[in-house]
Amino acid sequence: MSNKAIAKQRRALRGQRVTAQRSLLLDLVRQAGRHLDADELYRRAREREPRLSLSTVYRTLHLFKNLGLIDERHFDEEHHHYEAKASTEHHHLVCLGCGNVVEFVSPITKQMKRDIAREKGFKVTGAELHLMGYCARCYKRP
Amino acid sequence: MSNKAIAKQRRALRGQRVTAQRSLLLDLVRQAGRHLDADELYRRAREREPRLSLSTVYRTLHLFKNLGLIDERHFDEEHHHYEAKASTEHHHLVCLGCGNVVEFVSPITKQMKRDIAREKGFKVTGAELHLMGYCARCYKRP
DNA sequence: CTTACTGCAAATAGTTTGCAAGAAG
DNA sequence: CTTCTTGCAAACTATTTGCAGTAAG
Repeated sequence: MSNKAIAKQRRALRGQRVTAQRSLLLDLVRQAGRHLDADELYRRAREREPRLSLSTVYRTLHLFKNLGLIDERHFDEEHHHYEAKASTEHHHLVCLGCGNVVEFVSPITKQMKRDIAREKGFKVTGAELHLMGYCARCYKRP
Repeated sequence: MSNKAIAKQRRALRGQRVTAQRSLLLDLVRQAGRHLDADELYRRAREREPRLSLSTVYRTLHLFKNLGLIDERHFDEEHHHYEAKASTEHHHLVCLGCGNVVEFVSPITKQMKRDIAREKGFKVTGAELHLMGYCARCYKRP
């Protein structure tokens, strides 16, 4: 890896040690076009570093979450999904048929956050909106 | 229990057998002012029926969910929460400090659902919106 | 009576932790 | 060198399942 890339990761990890495992996992999460769960990330990571353990994946995901590098999503399943922190707030549309997840942006949530914050006396720091339904294909053949 | 109440439950359970366990659990979910997880429901149920098992709680929650009697919520935790199906769609505001959950209604989601459905070709059947943040008390003393 | 439902114990899935060995700084 | 991180195995938590007994219809 280039010196520049290492320096960039060092910045992202803010003082935490830059290990081969953390570098790899951060790259994979950022490159992944979609939401990964721990196991999927583990499988991808082992293609490049077969000795990497699942515990390390979990520990590293916690670390990234605490550093604010990734977001944790709670879909309709038993486990969490993660994605690299997005530059713009976006939300998710989940197909109950095929499980596919589509992202979308909506300016409406900003206004809603403001309204609710005032109404309930909350300091709102984040929003997670899931719309559930059926994509065009699954809707036709139920 | 009155005949009327039993008839009402028979209707809710739509052909499934009306057992003492199901009656009790349905009552408890409906009476609970807040969102219960399986274990909390189990503890409450055992006060009245000490022999009731946790497996029955899980099996019954699945049943209720399939019958559309309850909604399943996915908060920032490892397990699900359940609440009796609400007459009006409402959403949740979660305090990251004390874990308290406040419900709110917002007409905005209706419009958003329509827009997104058209834009992405989805048939949207449900929405789950969580706002995360800090309540007035937790915000003052972080 | 027949078949669905339950309790129990054992199995499973996802995640966490203790500890000795290894690597970052 | 010192301290943080890792891999491994074992522990743990939430949930599911097999099965024989029990009860609803």
